[in-house]
Amino acid sequence: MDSTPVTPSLRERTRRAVHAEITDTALRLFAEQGFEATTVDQIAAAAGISRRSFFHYFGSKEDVVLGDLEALGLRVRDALEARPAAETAWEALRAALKTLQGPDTDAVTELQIAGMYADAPSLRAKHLEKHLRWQELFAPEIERRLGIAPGATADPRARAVIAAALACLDIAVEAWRESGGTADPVDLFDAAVAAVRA
Amino acid sequence: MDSTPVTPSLRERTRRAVHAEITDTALRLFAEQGFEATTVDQIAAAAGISRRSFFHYFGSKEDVVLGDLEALGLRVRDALEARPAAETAWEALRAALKTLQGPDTDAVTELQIAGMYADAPSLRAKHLEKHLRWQELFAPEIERRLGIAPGATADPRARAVIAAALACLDIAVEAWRESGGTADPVDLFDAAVAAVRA
DNA sequence: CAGAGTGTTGCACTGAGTGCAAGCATTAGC
DNA sequence: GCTAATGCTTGCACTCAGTGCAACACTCTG
Repeated sequence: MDSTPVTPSLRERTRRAVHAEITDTALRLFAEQGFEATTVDQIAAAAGISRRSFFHYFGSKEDVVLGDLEALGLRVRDALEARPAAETAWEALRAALKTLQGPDTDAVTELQIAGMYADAPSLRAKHLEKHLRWQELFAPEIERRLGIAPGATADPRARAVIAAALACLDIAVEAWRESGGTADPVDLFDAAVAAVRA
Repeated sequence: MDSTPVTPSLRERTRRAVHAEITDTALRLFAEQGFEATTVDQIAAAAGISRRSFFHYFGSKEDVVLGDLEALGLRVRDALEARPAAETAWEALRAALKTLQGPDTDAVTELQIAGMYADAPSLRAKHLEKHLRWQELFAPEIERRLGIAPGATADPRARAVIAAALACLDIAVEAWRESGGTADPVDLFDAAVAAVRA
């Protein structure tokens, strides 16, 4: 529990500041013009950096929107491992995925981002790609909960459960977006899961 | 039921021939050098056409590998609608998806293609994208089988069931590839589904 | 044989993404 | 406090995918 009174060095601070500046600028432009219609050059210019530097901060245009799904995945995995051993795979997944809905997430921004997914195929594609990596990330823990010997790489069961859960998540978010943000994402998720497992 | 003894016009025949030629050439190059390392220029040159013409036949490099997933989706949907009304959504989906494993599919080629997916993110991405469109395609029929009033766009249930089934399919194919083509895809699919619904 | 329709191609362009090397600021070592 | 290593920014040049356009060639029909 470090409350970090340590100043993280000028370099680190400016780096974070620039990162945030790019993100804000880009999301604004995306909201105004749409994701595809906005070029990296525009973002760089509006953020006051060079095009080359943009690609120093983000590997791709999509990454600005996706955020650090890598780190998020690790957090979910940790939450997953922290669940009581008595919980089933589905129960643990449900609880772990709920941590994604932290208090730090701003509903309006989230709704905007969800809207971008709807008309930017490349964005959806990269998002799904990341979920594939989550599959590998969560697999060991789910295998444990399913009582599968670890290392049975050809066993599809753990991956299937994870993939199904993530699919339900995506669909719940999409339905939430369609409802204009009024429906409860957790209820939608539970409804999706119930339909799958009925 | 037209068994088309009608010669489909020279134009159509050459078009098909060129299409096939490009596909064969491209798959050979992909197998030799890998998908990403092969450029469209190389394919065009090897197939004896111009780069520009390549994009007349295929919308993207990925499309050569993916084939016509659009048409395939329609076929699966038709198979889905043809299933007895008494079948549950899952039963109907299982049967409809089995039609994908026709006698026309060559195991060696399939194995090669499955291998390409493994190390070409853009390929996986486009594949997943197509499955999203299948979701919309199958949704009406699945809604019917789930007893959901059609047009309830915000209802996540039908989409969830379809997404889960397609996820199980992809995972079964992937596990089949990992087994070197020895395992039975249908068994793997059933195992995946059973794990999800247990 | 003339003209409509369709296919092929070259050309020029946009836009994403990368490797490299030079210049500048920060940081750390003495 | 000076110096040297480190790292950030930037411009430049490049590759590759994909698209719009216009010229040309081929085939089919009247």
